[in-house]
Amino acid sequence: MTGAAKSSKDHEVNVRAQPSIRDVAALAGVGVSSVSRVLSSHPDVSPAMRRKVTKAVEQLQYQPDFLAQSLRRGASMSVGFVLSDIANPLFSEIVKGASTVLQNAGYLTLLTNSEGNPELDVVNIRLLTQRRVDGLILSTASEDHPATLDLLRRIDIPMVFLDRDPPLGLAVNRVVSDHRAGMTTAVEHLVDLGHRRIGLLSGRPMRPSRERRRALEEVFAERDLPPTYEVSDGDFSAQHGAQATHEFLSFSHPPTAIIAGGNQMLRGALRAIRERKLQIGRDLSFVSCDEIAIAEFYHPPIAVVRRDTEELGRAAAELLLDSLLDRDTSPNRTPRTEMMLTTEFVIRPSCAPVSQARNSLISI
Amino acid sequence: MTGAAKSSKDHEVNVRAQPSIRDVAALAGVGVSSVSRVLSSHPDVSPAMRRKVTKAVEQLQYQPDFLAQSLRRGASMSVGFVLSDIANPLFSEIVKGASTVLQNAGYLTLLTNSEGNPELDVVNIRLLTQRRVDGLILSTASEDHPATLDLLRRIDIPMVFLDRDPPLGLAVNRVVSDHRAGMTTAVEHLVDLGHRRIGLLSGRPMRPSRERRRALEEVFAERDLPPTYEVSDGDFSAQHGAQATHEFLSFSHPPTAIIAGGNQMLRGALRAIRERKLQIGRDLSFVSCDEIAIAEFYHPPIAVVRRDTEELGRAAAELLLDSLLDRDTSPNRTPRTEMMLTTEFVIRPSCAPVSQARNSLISI
DNA sequence: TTGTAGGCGTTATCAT
DNA sequence: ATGATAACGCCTACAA
Repeated sequence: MTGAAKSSKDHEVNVRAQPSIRDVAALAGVGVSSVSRVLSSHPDVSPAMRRKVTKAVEQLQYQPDFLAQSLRRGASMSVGFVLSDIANPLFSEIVKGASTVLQNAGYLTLLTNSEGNPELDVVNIRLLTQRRVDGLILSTASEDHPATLDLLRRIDIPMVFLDRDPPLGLAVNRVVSDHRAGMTTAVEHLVDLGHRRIGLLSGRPMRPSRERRRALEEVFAERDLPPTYEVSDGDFSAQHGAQATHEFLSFSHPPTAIIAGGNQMLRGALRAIRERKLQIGRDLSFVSCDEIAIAEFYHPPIAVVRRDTEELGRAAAELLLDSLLDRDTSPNRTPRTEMMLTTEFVIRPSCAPVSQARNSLISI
Repeated sequence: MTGAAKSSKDHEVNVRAQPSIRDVAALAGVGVSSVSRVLSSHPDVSPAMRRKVTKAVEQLQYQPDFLAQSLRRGASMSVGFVLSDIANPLFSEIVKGASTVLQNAGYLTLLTNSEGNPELDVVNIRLLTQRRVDGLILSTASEDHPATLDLLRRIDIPMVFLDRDPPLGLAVNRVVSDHRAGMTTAVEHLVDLGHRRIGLLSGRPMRPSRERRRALEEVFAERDLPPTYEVSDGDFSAQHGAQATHEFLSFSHPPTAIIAGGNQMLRGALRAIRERKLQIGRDLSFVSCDEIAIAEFYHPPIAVVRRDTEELGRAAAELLLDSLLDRDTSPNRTPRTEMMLTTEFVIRPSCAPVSQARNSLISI
């Protein structure tokens, strides 16, 4: 159409912001495949070729387009991390551990947040698979949301569950914390101090909550004590922590010790306790889960069931990387792999011997 | 080669895990462009066509490949978020605010963490641009790392800085907190209570630290007070907080009030104060920055300069979305836009009148 | 309204 | 060792 037709099959000079591999090839006066070979350090390239290409690459500040690479290679070098509460310090530490490991392996972490809403889990998982993530780390808002399970069953990429026991009916990689061990020690400590009425602020019915509850029940059962504990199910929010604590403390025989199953519930509980002008360690014993600054600096310091959260993230990432690698080498299914990380009870002055006087005083 | 050659140009049935648009077209007995049109809700499609395509899509559970879409469209519908400390609760709240807004606009947030290392910023920014992110939100580890600035100057996508004053020499979008306002109120409060020797635990030389320091200096200057404050520069770590606090408290005339410019430094300071068996509100007044659970529940509660961190993230995301949209409509440069969000000083019992007796007692 | 074909930027196959 | 070329999966002129 225009008078100035370009000569046959020459590569027209690129005016885009980003130079393409063809610009490099043109500048270096070589074929595009040679450029590709140099950049992916293919064995069969002459030193001369390498020099020419490298020079052109530097001159143009060329960077390969990851999108195009991913499309062609069929691997996006990214993993999706499905999170239920991104703002929770606990999770951000887990994310840190995982993303560091993944980044070192050349993977980018794609984070999604479902704010405790199982429906959003579904949306997010779909989003991530559409973006062709190579693998998935899952800390879902629910363990047994049918839509989530359906979707996951259909997805054919490696995945690792984080502290979840999904009833998937298929082999699945999991990294879990041994909540039960730490909680058992904690409950035994409380019982040794004379506590019989213990209130557990529990979250949604998922693995961590279940394991903690089970620890509580088992200690009482093993010691042939009547089940004078109370468990308050709900979500993991501060609001539930506060409301349930108020409920506990308005019993005619209120708990003499309260256990918070997470740092949000801890905050709620502390608020409720402050409103009632009670003092932890004197009027009430207290244990929380997961180390957090408040626990250490509260007056008195609050005993916690501690675990290494960054390690949890690292472990999940490493397990996923294993699956990713296995998949490349042998396309047959990776056998189910599971990892359990330890927890540890840290005794602090928030746990005190139950005072019968004080105890009955409250209960009136 | 094999005897069973397939007929001319038929689309061979796909055995991959994910069906492609051609599988849908084949199943529906239509052209691929029709499928594309239906899925992108193009106006010119007959109801009959829509029905056929929709049915095939559902039958195959087809989901378009985002990678291919991005490559073709030249937009990845993702933004990079360059973070210096992903594990800090402050940042995770900001991330939450931003990623929620972005997700609602169809964008995915790609997070990178540089752990306070400016070199990693460079690596991460390069990584993100290679992945063809459409925009960038930057909370870099350093404000004036030359390599970072060089790189950013070459990048031609919309970006928003978060609480940073980069000497870029070019128009740039910024969202900042008005640290100075809150800090001014805080310092005035301390001065009104009689404090003259105030120690500021400052972080790396970036906008937040600078603004806080400036507030401190200005209050003293305005009241014609001699500059009897102390500023300890360092990083934002708990370790620096602890070490600097120890240093302050070992002066022959130690500060009667300490201000921590961040929650990590706060933790370090509290540790140092505990080691010295001092009590905040009695032996020493204290102010911290950014609301965090310890501040609220410490005994006594700690006054803070508060800001809405989620809003900060939301604002950054919205500013970026504006730029992204502007860019689509008019390719001419977006004019520099800046937003300042308020801060607020929350008085708490950690600030008490300076007791001359106690004061001189410490200073001995 | 619908279908065909070319190309986004790569990589891998196949000749040379 | 190197270069041309066909995909990867999608969108969008353009033609019908």
